[in-house]
Amino acid sequence: MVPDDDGAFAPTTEDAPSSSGFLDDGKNTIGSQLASRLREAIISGELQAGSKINLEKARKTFNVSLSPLREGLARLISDGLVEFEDNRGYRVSAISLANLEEITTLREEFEVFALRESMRLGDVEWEGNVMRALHRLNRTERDAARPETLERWEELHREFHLTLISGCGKPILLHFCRLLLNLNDRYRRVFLTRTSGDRNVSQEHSEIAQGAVARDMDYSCDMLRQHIHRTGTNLRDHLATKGIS
Amino acid sequence: MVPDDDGAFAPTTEDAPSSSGFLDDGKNTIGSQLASRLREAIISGELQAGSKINLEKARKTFNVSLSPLREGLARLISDGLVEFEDNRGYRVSAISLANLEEITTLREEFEVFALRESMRLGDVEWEGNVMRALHRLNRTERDAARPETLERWEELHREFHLTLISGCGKPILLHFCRLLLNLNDRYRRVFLTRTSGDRNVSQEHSEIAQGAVARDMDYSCDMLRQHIHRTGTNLRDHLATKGIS
DNA sequence: CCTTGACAGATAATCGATTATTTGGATAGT
DNA sequence: ACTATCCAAATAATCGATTATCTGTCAAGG
Repeated sequence: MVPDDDGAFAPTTEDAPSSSGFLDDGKNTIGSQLASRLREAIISGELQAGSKINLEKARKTFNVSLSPLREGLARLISDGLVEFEDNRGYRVSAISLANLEEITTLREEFEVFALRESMRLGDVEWEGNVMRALHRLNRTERDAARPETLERWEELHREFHLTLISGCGKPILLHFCRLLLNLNDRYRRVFLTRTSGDRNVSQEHSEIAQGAVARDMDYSCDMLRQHIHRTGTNLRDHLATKGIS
Repeated sequence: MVPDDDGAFAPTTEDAPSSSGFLDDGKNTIGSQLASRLREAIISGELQAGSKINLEKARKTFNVSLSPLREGLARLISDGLVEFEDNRGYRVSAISLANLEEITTLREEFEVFALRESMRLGDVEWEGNVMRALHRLNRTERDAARPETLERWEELHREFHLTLISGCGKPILLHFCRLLLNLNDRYRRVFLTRTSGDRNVSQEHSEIAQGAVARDMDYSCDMLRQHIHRTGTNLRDHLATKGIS
């Protein structure tokens, strides 16, 4: 119990907006690896929303012992993708219309706030990171026929949005936004394999990013809000189609 | 992996704004009990901010095995009170001026938004809960000489703030606010044993609550914002006094 | 004098087995 | 039929021991 250094929610392993991006590098322990694998399984829809996670089955499936399994699941709880109850075990967080709408609302509220703060506080390096993330995203094709392109695109899309707000200098806020993005991405991965025809998402991203580096707060924030809102509306329709309330 | 029911971040154990309040009832497993004990130890300052948590020592101190200890610590990570790194173990989240300022800023943003939503959506039961929480809080004395009164007051204070925003119908938002409140309470517990002389906190709470049930959005939100801001400023001064940057 | 590498002690991660709790179904009583 | 109670199987929680990893120290080499 010796005092040391570091700050709450300070950029740890996964948080550092290092040059190469946000996606975790050091998957050291079995627990960490499991967390990643489970996260992917949930976000991709492989593990059905709302389903109970049987520890014994999972243990066999992943060929690990209970301890690291619990370790991994514990992290997904922090991510909001898994829920837990004493003596009842773990289950994949359910999806619902209300949940999606809350996620959308909170993203509009907080991601936009974080963007504004980034524009206020971000330095030139932040600007550069934004432009790079934009470029990489727009250069990546999204072909519904090839799942690996979808995954790649999702990864870059996530990184773009996180980079946009990475200049805000508020680790806790970034943590919250990352969480909301996680939750949101699951809906998109499961329900939206291609963009609705009446949108030009690349252009939307460009407008947001250009506005951001130009420090045109009202414009860029408004674009981002609309971008998030449209995605929400889109997803809502798809949920309705599949009869999810 | 059988699908079932329930919603993401839906009011589970600790979330339910039931009649008796927010403070957890069912401390079933050793892991849960540990989480509570550790949380209290951290928020009260007993476990020094920034200090490393030696698993072996902790195991002996609490007289438990590793598994539930990790379980408990995992939950505190969700609460933002503990940090973790692969193969490096756990440590109590550090405190800093920047961290405090972020917490204050985000509370002003999030908690005020949640209050506005509560006023927009809350029903009569919510109003009743607010008035009850206010009454209980204002009837409880806070005597710096008797620590148990401080703890009790903190508990009721926390409950008052959570009740205020409990009508917003947004479980994830509530989760975020609870987290921020946790983090904030640690600063107050550690640095502020009594109210600064120039404030009448009871009256501030009354004004917020009265405005809330009267659905006077602008007034109530403004009062809450000021309330949070004053507390932040106050804490900042105390931190500065103790040479924390 | 500084750097590098190897060792030992400390600490974290994982495992397999054991214990506790819950759940669903069968049975007895109303 | 309906409810309550008790059992057994399923599942979660915990433990103690083992294995893997890290950290600091010290010696050899530059």
